[in-house]
Parts: sequence; structure tokens; C-alpha cells
Amino acid sequence: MARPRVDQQRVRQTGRSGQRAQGLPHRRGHRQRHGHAGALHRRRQGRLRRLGRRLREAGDRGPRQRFFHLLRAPQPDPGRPRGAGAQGGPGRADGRHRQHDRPPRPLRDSPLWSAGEPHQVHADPQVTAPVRTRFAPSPTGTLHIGGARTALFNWLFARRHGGTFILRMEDTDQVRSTRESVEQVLRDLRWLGLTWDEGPAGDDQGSVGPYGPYFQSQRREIYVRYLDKLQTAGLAYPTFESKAEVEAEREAAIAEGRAPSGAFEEATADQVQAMREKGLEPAWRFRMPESGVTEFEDLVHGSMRFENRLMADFVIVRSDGMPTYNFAAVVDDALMRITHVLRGDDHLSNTPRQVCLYRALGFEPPAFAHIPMILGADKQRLSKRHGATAVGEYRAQGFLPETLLNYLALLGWSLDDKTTLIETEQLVAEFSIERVTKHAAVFDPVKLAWMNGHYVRKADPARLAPLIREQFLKAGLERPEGPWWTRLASALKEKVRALSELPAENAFLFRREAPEPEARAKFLACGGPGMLAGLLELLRGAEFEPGPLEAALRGHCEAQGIKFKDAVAALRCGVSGRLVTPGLFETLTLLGREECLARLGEAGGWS
RNA sequence: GGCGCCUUGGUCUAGCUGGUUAGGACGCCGCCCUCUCAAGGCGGAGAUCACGGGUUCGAGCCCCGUAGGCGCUACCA
Repeated sequence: MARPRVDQQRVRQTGRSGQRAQGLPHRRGHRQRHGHAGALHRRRQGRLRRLGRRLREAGDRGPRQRFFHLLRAPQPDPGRPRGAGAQGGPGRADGRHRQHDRPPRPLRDSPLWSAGEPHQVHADPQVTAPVRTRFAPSPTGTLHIGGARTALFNWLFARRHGGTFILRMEDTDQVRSTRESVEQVLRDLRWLGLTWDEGPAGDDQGSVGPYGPYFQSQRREIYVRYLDKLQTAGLAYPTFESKAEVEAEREAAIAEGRAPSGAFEEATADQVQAMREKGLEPAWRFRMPESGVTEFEDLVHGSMRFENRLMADFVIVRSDGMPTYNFAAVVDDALMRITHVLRGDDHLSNTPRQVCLYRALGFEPPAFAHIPMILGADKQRLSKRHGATAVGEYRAQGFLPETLLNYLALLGWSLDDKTTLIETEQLVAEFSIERVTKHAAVFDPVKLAWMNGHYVRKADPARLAPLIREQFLKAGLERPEGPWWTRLASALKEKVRALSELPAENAFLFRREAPEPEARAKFLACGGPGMLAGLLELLRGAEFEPGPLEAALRGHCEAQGIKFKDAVAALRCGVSGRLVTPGLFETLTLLGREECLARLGEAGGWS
């Protein structure tokens, strides 16, 4: 390939002892520096907050976005150490927000780096053009709670603004990505109702949408094309340094108290050729600006600022030809016209690198919103040892999708000071990035279970019936489909949390079991044997529906001078062999007259 | 090591321009309701707002500093 404009590419000298190390200031006590930076940050935050309030009060539509540019003092022109800078930084002197209605610039306009020039992007939560968000999981396992929450926020934001929600599979890690995992993720998202407008279609490797394919593994040529552009512009270079070598160098640098070099040994064309003849391909690194700062506005964290010289050249294409996350995500987000990137804040530190890539490629960066992570009870990243963390597990345990949506929405977001139960529809209507929290949240399965109880109670028994049947089937308790299941559902839904708890407590409805000793004792204690004849008589004659049955029993007790409670206890224990059951009259009708009579007869033999 | 982010009861959170008995929810305890258990209703315990200074008549909110947790610094994403 042609390699024009070589002169412009000499943004930085190559070689591992490149200039940048020399340019480093003398190390100061890190503690002192750290504290200072923190203070600066806090001060800035304080100013932001005050400005934000002022603006909000003034009736400004978008509290957060406006004050950012007010805050930003006119950027002093650093003197443009290198000529290319003239067309650089996006600036936003006019204070308008136009990135959304402008497609990414064609690459040939790509400005080269100009060292020392701040690279700024602006974020604008005030939506002026169609919103496009995406969820981009790597299919290396099932959909987890954290991923589901990220997907939810992206989905909510898109739906809230009438935008487009895109699903993209980041399957560049060929060894860990599996077809099975893709299917599971699709299935779980569908179950949650987080439907996507563009992305994988069906369960195969197909895609729908104008910017596909939506599997990164199918987009290799695209990444190669953009790598070529970067290389041509002198912003990417090949290296053969192994991972071990890189690590050794870094550790040595730290041990010696010097900053690790940000540059790596660039292989010459001859070297690349020679290695290729030996069957080795280089990895490609992106050339970071060696000075200046990269700034961007984060919709939840505010103004972010990173020094370029502290970020090393990073690999964008591996020696196996696959792009790395930071590269593929940027190329795809740009090409797919993503306007708002909502993702876990573990990506916050990667963002300046990505912003540099956007710039290098001539793309306008999207708005970023880094949402807090979800942790386990021990405040560590959520993982298997925290119990069920996969969406699929919750589905299998009989959780309702609206439960997950409601609960997950409240992890890092709130509507107001007292709303806990929020229907999905309301979520869509009310979601706002401005109310997203900054700190990590601990996932609490107990609260989730409570919430599921609420939604199960709210649900239509006819909807619950097949779900409940599935749970019993799993426990080996069968019964043909039919209205009986709907009646069971309405009897059971009042006292449940996870539907999976049901079979253990209610197996007696399906088969006779040895009575619990406590139930047997209670049957005797409440005078069961003495009432038996009367109760059998009553059951034989009564209309077998909950209402009439209750009326009949109350009448019977009245006439016989029996305590209603005792009669209930006798029937419950006698018929179920248990202390706790669904409502007695529902239980009786579920069992049916004949079965009740038979079981009561057996109970007559207890002693 | 460097850089970055975060910090209100056990947990999720509210707290908008400084003045609230720091509000709500889960969980916990008690009472009521009640055919058991739940659900529901009512009430209670539980927060020196990470810590230390400062400004102020007054600070969870502002300023300075410290600590802790987490993330990035990978040819993981």
C-alpha cells in the first residue's frame, strides 16, 4: 500500500526510549499530587453543582449540559506547535449542539495530531436529533445482572427519546465467544422485553439494520480498512514485542521509579516482511498524542480530563488480526451512528483513549454516560459466588421480567424520594440520565425477591398458570393443562416470592404424603377426631366452591358449637398433613371432593 | 507505582440555590387484621451523612486536607 505524506507522520519518534520519557517532569511525592488533584476535582464539582442548580432553577431544559460550556473558560490557544492543528479541535464556541444531526465526517478530512492541543468533545443530554444507543455484550457467557442493567438503561434512554436501540455482539475474543452464548443473550434480552431495532436477527449469525453486520467477528475487513487509514496517517504502527516483554519493561520501569515509556518499538517494513516470512504477524498500536490533554463531558460524572502523556500507545489490532475492544468499539459506534454511549464506569478510564481514536479517524465522539457498577454483598464485582447472577437463572426460578426491570432500574437510578414500584411503561416515560447515581450499588437478592412477590400478586392468574406449572413439572409434579392451574395460580400467588418455592410447599396438592408430625398433633389437639363425622358429612353435601364451602362450614360450626378455627385446623391438617397451606377453601376445591373425603378418612386413623 | 472514579442506617436510595425531628424502600422487631402462612395496615430500633480541619449565626450540602474502596494502566471486554 502507498504510504504518502511520510513527513507528517513523524509526530513522535519511534523507539522505546522515545522523547516522551525525557519530557517527563521530575517525580513529586505521589501522595501530595494525588491530594491536590482530588481537591481540584472537588472544587470543580462544586462549581458544576452550583451552576447546575442555578440553571435548573432558571428553567433551563437540560440542567447538566448547559453549564458545562459555561464553565469551560475559552481555551487558550496553545500556540499550535504543529501546523495541522488549525483544523483540529471541535470546539464549540457557538455553544450549539450539533453533533447529533451530523454524520461522522469522512475520513479523508481526518486531522493529524497536533501535539499540545486539547481534544475536547462535548456531551449533550438534551436530545436534538434521533437518539441511537447500543448494548454491546461480549458473548462469553450468559447475560448477567450487570449487563442487563446496562442494556436496560440504553433501552430506556432510546425509548424515552423515541430513538433506536442497537444490539451488537462484541465477539472478537474468538476463544471465549460462543454461539451458544449469543443465543442465550438474545433469549434473555427478549425475555426481559429489551427489544432491539438493529442487530442480530433470529438465533443465527444474521443481522437486521442498515449498519450491519452487528457481529464484530464479521466486520474484520472494516477494522482492517480503518487500521490502514490510521497507518497511512502515521497514527498506527506495527510491533512484535510480546506481551511478556511489554510487561517486563513496565514492571522494570515502575521498580526503578521511572514512568514506563508510552511508546513501543516500531517494526520497520523490512522487519515486518521478514517476520511474515516466518509466519508471524505484528500487533498494531495506536499512536497516542504525547502531550496535551483529552477532555470530554460525561453525562453522569461531569467534566473529565486526562493527560495524554500518561497514556501509552495501545494495541488496536492483535497479531491474529482481530481488533481490540477500544478500537472495534470506536469504529463500530461511529459507523453505527451511536449518539449516546451508556456503559459501566469501568470504562471511564478507557474513554480518553477512545476519544483520541475518534479524533484520529475523523469521527465526532458520541456523548458518554458512565453508569455505576453493580457489586455483590462483599462489595466485590458481582460473580458466581454471589449466588444467582445470570438473568436466565432468575427466569428459571420464576421471576417475572417486570420485576427485574424495576429492580435493576433502581440500581443506580431513582425516580424521586419515595417511589420504589415502577411499571416498565412509567420507567420508559420517566427515565433520565440526570438521575443516575455515581457510586456503585450492591445487588440485593432479598429485595428483588420481595419485589417479585409484588409483581406476581399483581399478575393475572392465567398468565401465571403456565409459569407455575413449569415449576411443578420441574419438581416432578404433573397434572394436565387446564383451568385447574389457573385456580392454583390464584390461590398461590398471594404468598409467593420466587415461583420456584412453590412445589416444595405444595406437593401435597398432587399426591398424598406422610403428614408432618406437627400437623398430625394439631389435628388431634384441635379435636379433629371428634369432628370428623360431621365434617365428612358436610363435605359430601356442600357445593365444592370456596365461597359456599366457607359458608357451609361456618354454619356447621355455629350449629354444632364448634370453634371455626378448630374446624379449619382439623380440615387443613387432615386434608394436607401440613400446618401451612393456601387458603383452606381454595385448598379443598383444588383437591376435589373425593380426594378430601379420602384423606380425611385416613386422618381418622391418626393417633 | 501512575492516572481516574466513588464514599448518606446492614442494603437500594432522596435530600434541588446551606436552616429538614436527614425522607422513602428492602431487611429486622412489635402490634393490628386473620382459617394457617403470607399479603396488607400501624408503630419501632437502626445514620455523629468516610474521617479531620475550616468558612458561616447555622454544613450531609461550600472550602482545605486525609483515609478507604473500586476501575484503568492487557495482543480481556
